[in-house]
Amino acid sequence: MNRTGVPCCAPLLREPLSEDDATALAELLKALADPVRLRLVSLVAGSASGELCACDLPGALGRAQPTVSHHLSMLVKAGILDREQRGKWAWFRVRPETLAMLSDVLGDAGRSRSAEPLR
Amino acid sequence: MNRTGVPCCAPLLREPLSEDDATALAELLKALADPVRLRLVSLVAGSASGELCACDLPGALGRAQPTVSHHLSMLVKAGILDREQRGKWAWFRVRPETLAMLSDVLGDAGRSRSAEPLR
DNA sequence: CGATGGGATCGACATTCGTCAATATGTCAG
DNA sequence: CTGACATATTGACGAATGTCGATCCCATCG
Repeated sequence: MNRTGVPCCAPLLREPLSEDDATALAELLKALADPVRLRLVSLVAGSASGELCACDLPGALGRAQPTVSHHLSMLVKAGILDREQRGKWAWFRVRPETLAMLSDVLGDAGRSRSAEPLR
Repeated sequence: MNRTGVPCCAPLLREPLSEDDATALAELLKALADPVRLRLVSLVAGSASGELCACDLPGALGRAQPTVSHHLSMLVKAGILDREQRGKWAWFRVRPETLAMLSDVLGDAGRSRSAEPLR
């Protein structure tokens, strides 16, 4: 995992995926593999302005404020969300590269061996 | 989650992603969010014939046989791998639709709000 | 039939995770 | 500076997870 929290984009096939790459990818997937965090990303990504204030989220999710804060910082650390402090409030937006990279890695594996001649 | 283990393909945005959809998606992601299981998928997807015998996997992964068996059945239950029993041996191949669907869901969210006018 | 061996299941264990109440930190309004 | 409020951090607790040894199940081979 590099500085940005985005793993190095291993192709998930072609090579057996090194232990380090697997660990980095797993960490990123784990950051996303929770119902609350998925709804968090969905809410932020789907908002009209593309960003959301943390103040509305405990209500929208039915979770206590520390719980939401915990999930948010987890998503930021993984490079999935960006946090910006504006005065008293914290605003979040998705970092598109991270999810796009994930999509590429999985799309590759999903599409590869469908109708390919054996070597 | 339906019978095949594949969630209903919620778009991750547009709507806030219902609690049920979020739970289903999270379950699928959790099945993938482990280094050993990622290497498992990578090994199977990248194999020359597109399928792999379980007998080789404990050695390739450096994990005990019950551990590998546990991870394999987890991937099968999630709809990521298919198991076929051939005589004494169990063979596995990836189910491309599942990973492709995951890729679509994430690609959608990753690409949407990049250069869109604010409404 | 019994012996062999691949693979699943069970039981136990340490570790990680999701959650919230209590508290701390920080920022603005007066 | 003080009071009010938004967010982060801490501490605790139950639940889930990854791991492996021991064991069980079952298909094949003599």
